[in-house]
Amino acid sequence: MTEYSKEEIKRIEDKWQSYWREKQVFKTENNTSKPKYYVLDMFPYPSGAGLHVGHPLGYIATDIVARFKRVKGFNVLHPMGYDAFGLPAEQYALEHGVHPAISTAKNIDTFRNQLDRIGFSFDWSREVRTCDPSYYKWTQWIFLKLFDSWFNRVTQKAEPISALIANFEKEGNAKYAVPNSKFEIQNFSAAEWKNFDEKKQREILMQYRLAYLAYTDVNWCEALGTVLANDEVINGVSYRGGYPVVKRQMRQWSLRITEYAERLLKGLDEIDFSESMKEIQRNWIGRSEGALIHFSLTPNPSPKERGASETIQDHVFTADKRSWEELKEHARENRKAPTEAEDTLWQEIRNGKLGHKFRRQHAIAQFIVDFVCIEKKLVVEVDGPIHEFQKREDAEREQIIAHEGFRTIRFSNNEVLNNTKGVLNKIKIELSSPSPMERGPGGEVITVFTTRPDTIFGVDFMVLAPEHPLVKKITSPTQQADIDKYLAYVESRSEVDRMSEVKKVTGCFTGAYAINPFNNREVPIWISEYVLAGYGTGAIMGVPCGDERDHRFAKHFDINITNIIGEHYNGEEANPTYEATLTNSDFLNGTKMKDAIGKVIAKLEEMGIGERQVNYKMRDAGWSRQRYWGEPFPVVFRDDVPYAMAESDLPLELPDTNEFKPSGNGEGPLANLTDWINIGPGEKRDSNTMPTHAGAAWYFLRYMDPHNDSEFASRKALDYWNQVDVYVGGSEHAVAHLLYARLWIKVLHDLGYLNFDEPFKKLINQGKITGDSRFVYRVRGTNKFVSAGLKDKYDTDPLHVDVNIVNGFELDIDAFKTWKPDFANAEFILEDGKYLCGSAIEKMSKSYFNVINPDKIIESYGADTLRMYEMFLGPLEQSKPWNTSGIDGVYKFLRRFWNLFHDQQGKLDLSDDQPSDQELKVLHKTLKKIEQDIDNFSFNTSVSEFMICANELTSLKCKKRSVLEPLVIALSPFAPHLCEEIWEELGHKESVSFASYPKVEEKYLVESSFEYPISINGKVRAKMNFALDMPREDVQKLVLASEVVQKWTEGKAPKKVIIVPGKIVNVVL
RNA sequence: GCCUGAGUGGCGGAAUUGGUAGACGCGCACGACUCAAAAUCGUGUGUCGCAAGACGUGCCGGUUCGAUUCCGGCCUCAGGUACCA
Repeated sequence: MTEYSKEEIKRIEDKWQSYWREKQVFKTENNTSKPKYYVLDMFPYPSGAGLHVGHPLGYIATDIVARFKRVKGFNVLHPMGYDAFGLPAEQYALEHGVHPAISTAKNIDTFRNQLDRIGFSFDWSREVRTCDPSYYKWTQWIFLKLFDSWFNRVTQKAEPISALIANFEKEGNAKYAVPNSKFEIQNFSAAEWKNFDEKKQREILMQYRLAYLAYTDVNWCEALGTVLANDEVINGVSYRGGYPVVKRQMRQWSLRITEYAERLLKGLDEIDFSESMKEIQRNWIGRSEGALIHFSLTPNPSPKERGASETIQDHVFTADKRSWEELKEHARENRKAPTEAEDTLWQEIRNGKLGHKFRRQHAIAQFIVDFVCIEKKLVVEVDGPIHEFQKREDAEREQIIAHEGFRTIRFSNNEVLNNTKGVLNKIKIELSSPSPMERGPGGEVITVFTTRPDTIFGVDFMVLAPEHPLVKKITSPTQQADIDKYLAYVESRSEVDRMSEVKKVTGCFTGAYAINPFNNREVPIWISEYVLAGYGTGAIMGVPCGDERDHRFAKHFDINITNIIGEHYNGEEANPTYEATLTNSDFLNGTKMKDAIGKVIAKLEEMGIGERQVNYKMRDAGWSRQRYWGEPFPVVFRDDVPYAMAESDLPLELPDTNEFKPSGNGEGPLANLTDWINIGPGEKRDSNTMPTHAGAAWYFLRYMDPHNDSEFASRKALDYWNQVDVYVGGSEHAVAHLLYARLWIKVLHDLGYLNFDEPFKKLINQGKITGDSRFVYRVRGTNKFVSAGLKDKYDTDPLHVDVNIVNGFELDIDAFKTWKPDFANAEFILEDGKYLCGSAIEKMSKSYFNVINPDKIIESYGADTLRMYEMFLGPLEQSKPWNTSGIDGVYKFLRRFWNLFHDQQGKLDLSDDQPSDQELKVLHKTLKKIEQDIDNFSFNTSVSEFMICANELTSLKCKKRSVLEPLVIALSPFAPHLCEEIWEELGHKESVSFASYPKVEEKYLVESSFEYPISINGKVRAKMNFALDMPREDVQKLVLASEVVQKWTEGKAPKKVIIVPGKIVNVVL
C-alpha cells in the first residue's frame, strides 16, 4: 500500500471492476425472500460520440441508490440496455456507407467500456438492445396486441377486437360508436355487419383498433425525395441542402392514445412524479371544458355569386349518391323495427301534423337520422341510453350533419315517452324559427369550440385554420387569389413557427360571413395560421376584447372591436378576465362572466345550435417512420388490407441491405427491397418501420425476465418486480416516451398481462449538464457560409457544428469540409480572414455536436472522484454547466478519507479504543444525514456532509476502528472502489455490497443547549447560549438584560419579544 | 407564442416547516514548510466603509416581528412543443 495516488487509484479501480465482473457480484435473482427494489435509468441511445459527461449524472445517482438499497437489505434490480434503433445511425449509414447494425454495435461497445470504467453496479446479464430480433420480436408482439384491441368506452379499457366483432354480429354497432367520427359509416345493424364483405368489415374494425392506419402529415422534401424528421428541418428548409419542405399526407400507423386521455390524466394522481412533470403531461393531454357552437353563413355572397350552379331550392339531395346507395337499405330495415319511443313520436309528426313534412330513418351525409324535416332543415333524434357514452361522437356527427345545413335536436327515449307534449312543443319552436337554409347559403355551418361561450356577444370575426375543409367551399371568387397565395405560405410553415409567430399577424379574408345565432350579427370569416386544424374544430370565434391574439388580429386587419366587459376593456389590450359583468350582451347583460358560461350553454342546447363539450388537445400518436433502422411492422397487406402476422412467425426480421437511400416516392428505404416487400400476388409488407418510442415503451418489463423466448416476460417475474420503484431521466422525455410507456402498460394491464397499470412509481428528472455549442450560418438556398459577425447582412439558417473542429470560436475550415459530405464544396464568407462561429449554452447532445467525454477525468482522477464530483456539482434535478475546476476538492476529500485509515507509509493504522462522545456524534450525524439525503435524492449535500465529517475526524485525530469502519459502508455507494479496498484491508472477505448500513443512534445527537441568534427588528445583533429547556421568561429576561440589547433598546421597553425555542430570539422595538 | 423549470459571492452551490443568507468545495490573498517550485498545512475572503455601520438571494411591489422561502407583476436563460432521443 502506498498513498492515494494516480497509480494506486488505477490499480484499485481495475482490481475491483474485475472482481465485480468475475464474481458476478451484482447479478440479481428473481427468487428471493428479500423485499425488491427496482431502480432504473432511462436507457441511452448509443450515439457515435460515445458517452458524454451528462449521461453518467443520472446513472451515478441511481447507482448510489442501488448500492445503498443493497446495504439496506433489498433485492435490487438495476439493469442497463440500449435504445438502439434510431435516425442518427441511418444518417451515418447514408453519409459513410456503414450498416446501422455495425455502427450501432460498435457504439454499444464504446458505451459499455465507458460505463464499466465508472464502476456501475448494473446486472449486465439482463442487458437488452431494442434492435435485437429476440427483443423486437416482443415489441412487434405488443404492437399486434394493440392492433388486435379496441377501447371499450363503457368499461373504459382495452379489449380484444374479437369481443367487438361478437357484438357487431349480435347487435351492430349500436352500443359502440365509431371512435373516428369522420368515417363514412357511423351506424350499422347486425344484419348489415354480416352482409359487409371482409374488406369492408376490416375497414370498419380499423376505425376501432388501438393501432390503426390513417392519413397523417409528414414533412416532405421534394428535392431530396424523402420524408424528413422535424430535426432535419430548419426554418422550413432541409438541414441537408436547404431545400424547401412541405406538409404531405401519407397512410401511416397511429396509436389511438386519445382514447386513454382520461385514464392517463387520472393516473397522474397515483404516481410520484414532480408536480411540474404532471403539469406538463396534463397540459399535453389538454382537457378543456367548453362548448361547441354552430354558426351559419350569410347569403352574402350568395351561392350563385360564389359560382354554385344549383339554386337553394334545388338542393334536395341529402347524401351523395354513393352513401345513399349504401345507406338506403339500412334505413329501410330500421323503419321496419322502430323503438317504442321512435314509434310514439312518428305517430305524432307524420302526415304533416306539425305543418311540415317529416321523413323518418333518412340518409343525411353518411348518416341515417331518426327524423328529418328537409324543408326546415331540422333533424330530430331520439336517443337510447347508449348515447350517454358517445357524446363526443354524437357531437361530431351533428357537426357533419350541420355542414349539410341541418340543425339537430335530441330527445331521450324517456322524454318522448313521458313528456310527448313538451317534446312536440320544442319541435314546433324549432320549426317556426328560420332554417339555416333561410339564414345562409347552401347551409354551410362553421362549428367552433370555445372555452368561453360567455363571450358570444363579443364575437367580431371568425377564423378558420387554413387547412379547414370549408375554406375551399366558402371562399368568394374575388378573394380566391389572395387565399391561394396565403395557403401556399402556410404550407411551408412548421407548427412551431405558426404558434410562435407573435410580431407578425398574418391572415386572409375568405369573402364569406357568418351569423351570430344570438343576435344575427354578420361577422367576416378569415383564415390564419394561428388557428391549427388539429386543435378543437379547427375554427375559432374571434373575441378581440377578451383574447390577446384575437385582439392583435382585429387591430391589424382593422376589424371593429365590440366591448362586452365594460371598463375591464381599455381599448388598448385584451382582457381575458372571468370577473367582468357583461355589457352589450343582450340577455346576458348584468351577468358575471363566470355565471354566463352555463347560461349560454343551456341556451345553445335549447336552440339546438351547440352543446357542452369536453375537448382534448392531445392527438393520436403517429407510429410510422419512412426509415430503415427500426422495427418492421408485423403485418401483411392483402389487397391493401392489413392482416396481423401469426405470432409464431415473429419476429419479422429487418431484411439485410446496403441500400439506405429513400425510395424517392415518399416510402422508406424498405420499399426498394422489392423481394422483401412483395410476398406474393396481391400480398405486400409495410415499407415503414416503427419509431424509437416503440422499443422504449416497454423495455423495463423485459429486464425482469430478459431471456424468456416464450413470453415478453413471465407472469411470475412481472408480479415480483412489479412497478419501477424509481426511474431517473431527463424531463425532455416528459410527453413522448413517458406517455407512450404509460399507454403500453395500461393496454397490457387491460388485456390481463400485468397487475399494475402505471409503469413508474416514482420519477426523478435529472437536470442536464449543459454544453457550449457552436454554430455556422448558411446563406439560405446556397452552400455558402457566412462568419458570425457578418451574418445579419444575409438571410441565414444557423447549423450546429462539432465543437471539436472549432478552436475557441474560429472554425477549422478544412476539418469542416471533410466533416460531412454535404459541406465538401462549401464556400465561406470570412471576417478578418477567419470564419467565426456563433455560440450558445444548451443541453449536451450529440445532435448539437457539443459533447464532452468523461474518459479524461477518469484517467487523471479515477472513477470515484468522477462519481462524487458529478454529484457534488449541484442538485440532481437542476441543469448545470460542465466545468472541471472544482474537481480537486473532491479528489482531496477522498485522499483525506483514505489518510484517516492509513499512516504515512500507507499502512492500515487503526486502534480499537473506545470512541469519545464527540466522535460518536460526528459518526451518527453523518450516517443520519447521508440516509436522509439519499432518500431525498440530494447527493450534492451528502458529498458535503462526507467532507465535513472527514474534516472533523481529521482535526479530532480520530483513528478508531469503531468510528471509521461504519463510514466505509456509508461511503461505499458513492466511492465503491476505494471503499471495497479499505473494506478488504479491514479484514472482510466479502464485497462491501453485502454489508449492512449501520444503525443511526439518535442518543448521540441530542443537544442540551443552543446558541441563539439575538435579533433586533429582524437583524441579528448578538449570540447567546441558553439551555433548550430554559423557560421563555428566563430567556427573555437574560436577553433584555444583555449589554448588546441594552445598547439598542436604550433602556426603553421593547414592543414585543419573540422567542422560538431552538431557533431564534427577536426583539421588536 | 404556449407549457415547464431556473436565476443566491469571482465560480459550482448550501440554508429540511417563514427563523443566524453564503455550509461544503473551487478560485484568490497572506503565512508556514522549501534554496526554489510543486504538493501539503494554516489563516482570511459577499459588497461599500478607516470604523460605527449600511447594503445584499434577477427586477418592482405586497404579506409578516422576521421572506432566498409565501403572494402579485415583470425580466433573462434553459428544456419541451407531437418524426432527435
